Amino acid sequence: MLDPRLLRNNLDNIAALLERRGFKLDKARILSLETRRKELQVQAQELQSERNSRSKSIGKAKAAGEDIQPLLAEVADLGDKLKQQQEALNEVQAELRDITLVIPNIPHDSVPDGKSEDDNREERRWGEPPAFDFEPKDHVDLGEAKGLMDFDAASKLTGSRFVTLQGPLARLQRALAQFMLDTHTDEHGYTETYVPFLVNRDSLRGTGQLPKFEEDLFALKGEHQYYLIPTAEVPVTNLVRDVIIDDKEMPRRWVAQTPCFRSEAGSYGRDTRGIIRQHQFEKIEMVQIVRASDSYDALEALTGHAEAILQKLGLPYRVVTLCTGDIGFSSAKTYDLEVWLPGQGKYREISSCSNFEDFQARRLQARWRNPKTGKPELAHTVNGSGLAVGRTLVAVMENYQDQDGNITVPEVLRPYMGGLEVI
RNA sequence: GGAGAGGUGGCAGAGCGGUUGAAUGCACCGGUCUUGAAAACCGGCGUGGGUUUGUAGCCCACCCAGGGUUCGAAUCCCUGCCUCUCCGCCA
Repeated sequence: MLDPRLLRNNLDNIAALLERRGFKLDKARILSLETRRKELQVQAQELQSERNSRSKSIGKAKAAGEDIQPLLAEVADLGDKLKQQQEALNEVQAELRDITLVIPNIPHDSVPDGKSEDDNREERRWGEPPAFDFEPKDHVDLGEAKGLMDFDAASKLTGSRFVTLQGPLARLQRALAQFMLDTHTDEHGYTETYVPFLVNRDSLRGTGQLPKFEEDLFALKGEHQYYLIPTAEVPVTNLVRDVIIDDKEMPRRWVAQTPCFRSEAGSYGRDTRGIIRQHQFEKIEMVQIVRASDSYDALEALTGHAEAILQKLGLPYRVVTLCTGDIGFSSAKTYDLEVWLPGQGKYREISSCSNFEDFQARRLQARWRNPKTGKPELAHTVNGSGLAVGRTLVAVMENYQDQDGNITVPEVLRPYMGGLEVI
């Protein structure tokens, strides 16, 4: 959510900045609602003020044993007037809130203009795509040939976009997750955290999934309006909802492994083969709650933490800055890490690292107390995948395959695989 | 699942429907005293919003949340959420 005051006072400015990402702000509507809001709110508060002082004098008169009947008569219609005014105000405020809740974040200056992913800016590459002297297979062929990956079984159990893994491949996924968690906690200063996989609507509103992206979520039936988390970002970031963090506790750095559930509405026909796009996948998520002045440094550092995993695994990748047309709703700036997949012969997203500035924090009321002023200030939230485990599994399988369809276990994972060197 | 108790400021803990945004204690910040510290004493100490050029002033709201009764609600009523205790069940 953008600062309502900023929206009010710099409407033209904001509109221009949002236009960069292809969002058209309905300035006229906001302006008229805002004018009306101001008028109604001032009047409503004046009425409240009057009610308060009159009620007070009635109380005094009563205490003094005076006849309060005439006083009561004076305020007879005040309640109704107030109620009407209040209702009108509530309506306008609700309308304004509905509008502001679906306004995306303002892209950072350093974000390149563009319409689609084709306009993203490549920042750097690491590693060389492996040169095979045979035709490399994709992870589906590799996994199915060994009987370690079964899509038919999963679709029997549930439906499309699910998979079952067996034996060493299942263990390889677990190994990857543990390796990532250990690296982030031991080397990058994150605190491991375990969180619910079901969250309520308030949490989803806080991080920006609601109200706009309801169709992307799996919701539970029943008494509670609970949703399966689409990413650990939701429960982990919401840890600081309605919290004023002590300066000594800043910054907060959390890492969590969770399954993620996404309906993938609107992506029918895309990535239908393999486990690139599943309704359920494991992800390691890094979340940082930082001071406003530190968030862009934090974004660089966090992106580096995700890169470190790829480097340790020896997986070639590139880093791109998402352009204004491709950036997520809540994000001010996003780096995508794209790993080389020999099976597809291209780089594919394996991590997304974003600075949300105070966009989420404002919705969350996540603040820290600035010791210089003694006042609470909105924090900045920064997060990124470190990494998407399922896609990392794909990358390891495809990059470490040999002519016979065997997969060499990367050095750093062997301790997690009981010393196994080849699958 | 059954029975009961309760949710008030950072914490503890008062609060007859009226002048209570809220006593008191602790914690915290500033000051006096002291060689220094402690103690003692004095003062300060919530959050959000509106108005405004304004971090000045004024005003509004907030005692779990949402409704309601009333001229007036932390205090009464309803609903929800959460916590605790006991019994039952259970990974």
